[in-house]
Amino acid sequence: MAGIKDVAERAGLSIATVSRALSGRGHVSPGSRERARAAAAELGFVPSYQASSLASGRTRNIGLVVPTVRRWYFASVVEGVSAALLDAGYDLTLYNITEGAVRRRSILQDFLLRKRVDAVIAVALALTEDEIGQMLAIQRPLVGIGGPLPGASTIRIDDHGLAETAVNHLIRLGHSRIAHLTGDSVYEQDFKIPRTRRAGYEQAMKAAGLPVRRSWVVTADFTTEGAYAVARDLLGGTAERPTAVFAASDEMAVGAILAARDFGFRVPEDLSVIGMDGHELGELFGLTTIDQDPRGQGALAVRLLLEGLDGGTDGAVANTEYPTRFVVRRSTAVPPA
Amino acid sequence: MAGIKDVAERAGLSIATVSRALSGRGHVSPGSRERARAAAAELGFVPSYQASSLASGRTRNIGLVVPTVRRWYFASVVEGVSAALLDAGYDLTLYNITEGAVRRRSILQDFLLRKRVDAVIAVALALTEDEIGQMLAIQRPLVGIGGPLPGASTIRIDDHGLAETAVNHLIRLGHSRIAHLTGDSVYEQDFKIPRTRRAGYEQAMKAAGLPVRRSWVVTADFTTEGAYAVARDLLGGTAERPTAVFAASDEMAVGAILAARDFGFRVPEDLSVIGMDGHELGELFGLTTIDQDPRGQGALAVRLLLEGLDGGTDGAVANTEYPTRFVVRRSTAVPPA
DNA sequence: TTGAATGGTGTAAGCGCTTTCATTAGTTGC
DNA sequence: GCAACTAATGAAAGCGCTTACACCATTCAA
Repeated sequence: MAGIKDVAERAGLSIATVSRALSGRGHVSPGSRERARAAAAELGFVPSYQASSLASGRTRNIGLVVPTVRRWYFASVVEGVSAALLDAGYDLTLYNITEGAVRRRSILQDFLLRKRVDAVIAVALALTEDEIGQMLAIQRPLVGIGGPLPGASTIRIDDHGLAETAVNHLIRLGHSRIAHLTGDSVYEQDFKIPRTRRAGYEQAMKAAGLPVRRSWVVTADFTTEGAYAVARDLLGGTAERPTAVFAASDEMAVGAILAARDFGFRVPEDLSVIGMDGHELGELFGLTTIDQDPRGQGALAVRLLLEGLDGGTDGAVANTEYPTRFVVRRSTAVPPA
Repeated sequence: MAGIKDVAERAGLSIATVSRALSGRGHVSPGSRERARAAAAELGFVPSYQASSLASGRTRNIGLVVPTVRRWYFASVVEGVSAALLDAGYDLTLYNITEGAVRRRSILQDFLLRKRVDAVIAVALALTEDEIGQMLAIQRPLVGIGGPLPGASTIRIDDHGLAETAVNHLIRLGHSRIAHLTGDSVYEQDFKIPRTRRAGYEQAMKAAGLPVRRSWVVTADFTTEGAYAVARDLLGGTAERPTAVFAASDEMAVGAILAARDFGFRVPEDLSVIGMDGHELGELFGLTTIDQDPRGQGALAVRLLLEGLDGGTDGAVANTEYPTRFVVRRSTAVPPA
């Protein structure tokens, strides 16, 4: 494996000049630069990350913490982040902390703190004050996507307001019996979004003078199959049925639509369904939803981070609200007579 | 940020002893070990990855290369790999090379070769001989999941044989008009699995003396919505319809089921559908499938890799066939009379 | 013309660890 | 009792880069 020393010898330059030529920092004459490049190419030289990180303090590596990659939203954010980082020549270290608290502590402490990353992106993660403090103390930029992160920069959508918008859409169509499909407690732990959307739902209902029935606020695990199961209970019982469902994610909305179909309910004639996210599958089901472009959010997070890293203007905590699109399709209509 | 030197001072030991105590390598008296640990804990010392990597040559970091994280199969592998690595105290660097060839070259060359990772796991990626050569030349273990990787260890399922099994299941039920939903050319590039499954389909058809109609072998992008669109064409035309569909993935099988439902075809009475993968959603649709547990495959890949890394028995190329389960549910039955 | 920038280069001092080697103390075998 | 080990430790030499500093050669403003 060729080292920078070999390149320097071959190019007839000092190690320092080669380093400057290849990294673009400092002054190097065009001729030297060319010779350094040529020598590096001939030898197949690629600088060692650990050596250059150790010497410079920059790792060109970003940590991405997600609760899972198996939900559309998270996978999309990961792809957005990944593509943006690749373009910028950064690596991505993925921390998938599905399994809860124990693992999570060790990740934050052992991994993120080990100076292995230049910055951290945390997706929909409710960190404790302590944890945020640790992150900030270490002088690494931290940006949160889709969740509050006091003290750090965030990119988020107005979950509360958008939930209200969704519910108001149903109310304006004439619905009053509106159920809500939200996340369950397992998710709540790391992940405050369902709670916020639910609050928006309740607020919109109350504002319209509509009752929030406990039995119409049902929880699932954010999967289609989980939502399907609870939607069957919701729609199949003998109790009074809702005429509309606001699901906290498109994947759950699809579960609700499938459950409705199973009972012979037509969507939207017998039941309106509205989701949230912008899942590609929504098109197939004609799902009315709020598109939040998580891929774009991931890309934006990277852009903000790298700007701060390169520009040195870190510490500038910014809370960016990411634009969303309200997509009206065929799954919402006036309630049955 | 406390360094090992601070720990050494506090513990009244030399740097060398602290390093040995904390890493577990070499001989250290129980007393010294305890003092080192205590001092490290008090100072919140965490060793620098780059420094220890540079000095030791070990990075405790594994590279994972996937074509996407937005398909269930890949996301599941990622979770399996991630969990296993976290348990082992390794980091995971994710290379999501969705965008094709250009990006891919730069990843392989600039990233993987930069000694940043101890080993690489490539999922369903058809690397060229050159690329594999580069990887092996660098003396880093390489394991492939779900695809051939000549010269490297692999974990795979018998895609060809399992496709035959799936088709034979349909044939034994009495089907002769069997369509196949496979991946399209965009995917084929990186990713040979669809081709292999298709070959298995054709082989089973031929073995049973059944014709393989070109118009019944349709391609989609491996998504549910993509499969739905082509399945509509397949089922909605005026041409003779198949009585069964073998989809190369569960996500596509679900698309086929939804398309069938749209036309009022019942599954399985009017159309049998069989998938492949073991997606959780399959249960909801009563989908007959072949469960290949990608999460487990990811975990196994890590185990094999770490064994080789720790044991030093690298170079041992092993081709492991991962066990699968044939799951018969409600989506397959005898063809309509 | 002179002092101050600025450009281009090399020397060498680290970055924060791991590990070899040397040294001393403690064990064991016969 | 002495050679031959093993255990425990520290000093110091790197690992392969980056960069502060020093130096000389230009260029430029005044």
